[in-house]
Amino acid sequence: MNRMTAARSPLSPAERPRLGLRERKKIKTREAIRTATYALIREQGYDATTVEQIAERAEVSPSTVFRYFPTKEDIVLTDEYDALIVEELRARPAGEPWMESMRHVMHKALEANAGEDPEVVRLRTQLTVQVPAVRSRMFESMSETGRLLRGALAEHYGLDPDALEVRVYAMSLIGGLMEVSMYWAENDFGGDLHDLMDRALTVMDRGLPRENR
Amino acid sequence: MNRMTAARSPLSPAERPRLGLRERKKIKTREAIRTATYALIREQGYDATTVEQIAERAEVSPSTVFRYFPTKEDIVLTDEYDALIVEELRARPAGEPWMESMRHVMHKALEANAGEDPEVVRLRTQLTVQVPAVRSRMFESMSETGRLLRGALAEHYGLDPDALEVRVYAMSLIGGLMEVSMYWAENDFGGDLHDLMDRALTVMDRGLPRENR
DNA sequence: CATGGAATGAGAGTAGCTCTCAAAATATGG
DNA sequence: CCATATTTTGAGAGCTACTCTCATTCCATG
Repeated sequence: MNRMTAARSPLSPAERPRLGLRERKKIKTREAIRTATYALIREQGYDATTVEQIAERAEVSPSTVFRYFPTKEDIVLTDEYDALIVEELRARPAGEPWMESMRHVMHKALEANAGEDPEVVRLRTQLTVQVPAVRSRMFESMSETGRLLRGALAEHYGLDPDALEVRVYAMSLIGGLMEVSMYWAENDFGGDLHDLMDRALTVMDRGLPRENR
Repeated sequence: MNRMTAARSPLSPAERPRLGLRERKKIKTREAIRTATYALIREQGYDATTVEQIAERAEVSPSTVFRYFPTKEDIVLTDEYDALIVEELRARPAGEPWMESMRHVMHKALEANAGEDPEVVRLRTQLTVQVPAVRSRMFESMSETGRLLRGALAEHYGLDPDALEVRVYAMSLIGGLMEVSMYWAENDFGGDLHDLMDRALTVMDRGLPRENR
């Protein structure tokens, strides 16, 4: 729960164990499970990979796998961007037009994304396109993101986060953004994600390119 | 499906077997499974209801249940609105602004919805809010709807259905519409769905109510 | 009424996931 | 450095959704 206790005290001279042995092991285990999973999926595909196999390769028991990840799908999906998004959004100047803020924030998120192993990012994205269970889980987490987003949005504009309009607006944004990643994967990860994102945001801001409406 | 066929003519002499006995039995079985499921869920909740119980009450074997519905979630989710939506959309005049068409079409869909048993509609919607598995399945089917929608949209405007902009626009619409149903359920099914839908479409068309942006 | 094809039931099997309990590892106080 | 408290782990039993196979029953058709 709180690792602060350990981090606070002197310790600076050696400063080696900023985290206790226990905590470090937990992180290692978590990563071992993840990498084992990615490797196995690359070798055999998602469905053919059982949790037992994952456990074996990660050198833990199946029980432990489920202790670290509630479901098999959760092993492949990271999703630590939500916090980042909200944080960055809050950091934007108050008067700034919403879509401008969104643009900045999404680019920040993409930069964070670029920090990860590209192979893994691609595999993960591909799985969200190909494997229904993974895609489902992703939708699920996107709808949580939607909730956060509408909170930020309401704050930004001083609106009620539970108002229909705010909710619809936020969720509609999420839907559009999700499609960007699908598009990217389905088109063999071609094109710059930053460009795609920009185009998507433009559409959602101003509607379809030209003509009618 | 359509129970109309059975209800319409009370066995007029000549045209008794418009459907063979086999077909009629299949329809009956399908409905028996559905009603058994709804009843059990109302009594015990979704998770507590097993497929075995459903089979027992519907007086079929568990195997048969899975022969009729690929997953437990599919038993509760109908979703035959997609076809209707696309069809109605195609029937709208060519020059009509897109959002206007959408408005008409969605209202048509709501009317069809009103034709169903309100109890069932509510239970189903409620499940999509409360039960993750059901919600997932619903997201899944919504993304299929998105695909249909972007086809219709592309046709309507003469655009490429696989273009990023079209895809994003369609999916963003879907996201917003989905949120309407969530909102409705979370607010105890209060308010007129037609109104809610109108407000949602307005937001997605013109952005948030007033001020900034 | 006989024959062919479809729907069903019975049963075995798999995999994801939960729960329990005892053993092992680690932190903490003396 | 040892004893004790706490946390983490492994082993295993158990449940349920879901798949597959095969024999049986049921309906259609000539």
